Amino acid sequence: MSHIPGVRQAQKAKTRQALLDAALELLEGQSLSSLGLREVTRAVGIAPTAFYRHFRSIEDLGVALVEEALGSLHPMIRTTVATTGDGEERIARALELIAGHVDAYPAHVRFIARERHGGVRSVREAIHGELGRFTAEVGEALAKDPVSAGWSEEDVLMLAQLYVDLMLGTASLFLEAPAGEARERVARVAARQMRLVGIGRENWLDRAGGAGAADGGA
Amino acid sequence: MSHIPGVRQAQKAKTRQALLDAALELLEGQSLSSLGLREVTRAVGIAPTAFYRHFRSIEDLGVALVEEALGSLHPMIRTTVATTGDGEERIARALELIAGHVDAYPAHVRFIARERHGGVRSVREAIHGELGRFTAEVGEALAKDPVSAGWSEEDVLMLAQLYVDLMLGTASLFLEAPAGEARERVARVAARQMRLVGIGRENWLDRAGGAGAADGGA
DNA sequence: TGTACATCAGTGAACGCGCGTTCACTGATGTAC
DNA sequence: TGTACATCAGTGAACGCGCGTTCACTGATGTAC
Repeated sequence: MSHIPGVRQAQKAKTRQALLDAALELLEGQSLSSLGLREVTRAVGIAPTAFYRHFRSIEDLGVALVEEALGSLHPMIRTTVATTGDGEERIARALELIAGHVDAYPAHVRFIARERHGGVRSVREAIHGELGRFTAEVGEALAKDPVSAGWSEEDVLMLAQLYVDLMLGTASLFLEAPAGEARERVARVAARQMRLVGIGRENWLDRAGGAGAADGGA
Repeated sequence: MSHIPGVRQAQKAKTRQALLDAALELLEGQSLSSLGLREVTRAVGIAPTAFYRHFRSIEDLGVALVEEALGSLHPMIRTTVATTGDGEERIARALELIAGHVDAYPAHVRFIARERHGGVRSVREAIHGELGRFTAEVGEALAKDPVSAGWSEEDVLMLAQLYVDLMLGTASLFLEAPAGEARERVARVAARQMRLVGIGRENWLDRAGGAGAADGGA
């Protein structure tokens, strides 16, 4: 019982997690680029200098937060794309999953929405990288659907990007509409947007041509 | 010549503008919530205390920046929605306008993208309010198009929101892809997304029913 | 036009405060024998 | 199992620095007569 080799290691992990949790909470009302090291350690109840045992800087902690926040998003997206049923059922189910995720991890959602275009380059890049992987995964799921027969890989990815942006945008709007009528309104609009994109998807090949669609670059 | 009643007033306006310009430039590498009053006055070359002759706080300056940044966006969106021609032409023209705007006012675009979900509530709310007005305006333009015959007002607005989000997202991507091949790639993807949304729009009534469409709330 | 007074954008000293980072340290946990 | 030494997460004092805000001020611009 007393011989587990990791008492010290476990305590360290616990403190590290406390730092991440405290930072996430403090970030509700500010951006990462103004979060202070002393502010975070004060919230945890340790000396400022102990921070350096876990992270080199607040920026470094921010990158760790990206992994944590998007790690929790990953299974949610997996479940969403794995949902079966017709279009309407899938849309309703996806919106329930998004709303549930926002309620379960509001600080994670806020952090990603805020820092995706935020002032800290390395964090922005970490988010961008992770979202790229999500988009690729959504794209793979979309490609398996018979509706995508004849689609170029590029077109599948542009559709995946559209869906990922829509999900993120909706999650962000849910944040500010915690419950009740306001949330219903957000859900209704999001459902219709997904429906419209779905209709565009179904009619894509009729209009945009086959594997080598027309170009319209700027 | 020497009797214009506003020499003092003109000088004040000039200093105020210098403060806005300096802040915008300093915000390239950080968020508003970490921008310092002394940092801004130092960049302008005036005493820190002079700041208070123009703004009550950095937050206040941020709200003024929202008006300036979205004020410059307004005519651009007006022109975009007023463009004539078929779908492909309109998409290409819209993307040219967006790219041109990003090149002309990169700091404005960055500011809006960053602070739209940023850490300063009043600024976030100011952006949200302005974007709501844009969306309404785009909605009015869309409603005039024969394609929108039979659409409910709610549906027109949800489509307008989709377009506004797409434009903003594309502008933000253009920022990080200043020119050349990278920008071409962003433009290609954005053009296809607009095309897909357009196809969804044209087929909306066939699938979603008439004025009282089906519901799919979460 | 000239004079006397009012306004007010910008100054500069001063303040108390919290910041990030350094350093030598302590004492519980881990390891070798 | 017991002992002697190594590791290292967390401490606490100290540092120099830039911050936002106050205050009484200066001197050019504006106004009244």
